[in-house]
Amino acid sequence: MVRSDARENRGRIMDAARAAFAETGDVSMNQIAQTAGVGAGTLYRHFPTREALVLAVYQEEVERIVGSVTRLLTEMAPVDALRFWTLDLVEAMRKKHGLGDAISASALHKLNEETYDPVITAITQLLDAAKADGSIRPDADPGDFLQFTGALWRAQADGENRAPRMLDLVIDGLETH
Amino acid sequence: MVRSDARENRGRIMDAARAAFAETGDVSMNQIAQTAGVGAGTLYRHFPTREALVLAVYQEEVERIVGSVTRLLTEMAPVDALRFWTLDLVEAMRKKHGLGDAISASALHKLNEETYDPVITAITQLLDAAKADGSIRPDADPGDFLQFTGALWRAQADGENRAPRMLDLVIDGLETH
DNA sequence: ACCTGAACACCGTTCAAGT
DNA sequence: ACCTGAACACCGTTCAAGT
Repeated sequence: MVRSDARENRGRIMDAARAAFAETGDVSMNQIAQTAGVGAGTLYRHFPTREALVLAVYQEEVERIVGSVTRLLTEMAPVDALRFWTLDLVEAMRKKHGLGDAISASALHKLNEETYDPVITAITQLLDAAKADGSIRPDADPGDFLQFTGALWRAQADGENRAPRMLDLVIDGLETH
Repeated sequence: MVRSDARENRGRIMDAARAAFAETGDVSMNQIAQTAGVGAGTLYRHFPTREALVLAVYQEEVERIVGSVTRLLTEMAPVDALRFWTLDLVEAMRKKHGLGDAISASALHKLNEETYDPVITAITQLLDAAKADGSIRPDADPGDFLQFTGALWRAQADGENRAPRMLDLVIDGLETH
């Protein structure tokens, strides 16, 4: 039986952590607890370790992204859904790599492992819709696509963001036109 | 002008760090300083940061391995040199991944980046010798070879080490026989 | 059943004092 | 020119006391 204040605190901690990890990730546990407005012990009651907190935040993010596929496909044409969805994913990848110094190498590895399968499933779903639709070549491979987009998160240097343009290039190559 | 005690201390620090990082890597800077028999300040005079020390140790290791190629090629047949050398490299990879939790994700990334070129050069040198010798197929690719061996460092579970056997398999596939 | 926050052991790093 | 090691600010994590 979870008390309501416990669930509320968990939410506040997740919010604070999400905001904290958004760009750099070099934020201490005590800082996150303070921002969330809870004691350090509460933070550790919910997430027994720093790594657990980081993992929880990014698993939630991946779930959100992966879960949005079905809705996107009802709202727009498959190719547009693919484009929109991928930019969302690329942004999440950028955040993940922004963790950089603050996350241990093995924690990052675990993150990648637990993230791979659901992401591939989502890409497959999007590509299949676009193939059924006839807008994308039937031989387009989800793994290849992920590999390509994996390079896009770097493409956000000074000033403007080249990721959308590069993504257009990739998608254009996959289209039957 | 480097004082002789400074050079001696540097060597002692490197020795201590090499031993410390050999398996796990969760050793504090103060511990390393103590093992090396120097004050903490001396450690930081030589390596301004933890990351700098880790990098130095593994760059030295890579240099040693890469530098051994020429000598190996004069001492044994090219294919044997390739086999011997690769096992040495695999062992170094295992150590690197053993750092696991103790090294930051970005430091590990930097390590991989600074290590890639010299390693590929060494592999090329070995493969070229074995190709000239006629023992290995002329179309063998250094990048592919590195990719293959990159999987071998995991193959050292409980008891015995399967890496040599797996490597034999790879090399056998490359031989002209 | 859950929360608070002072406290703990330890970390990477610095710097005054020495030779 | 270099070394020592006590000290600093801070870290992740724990736990007695509260409600």
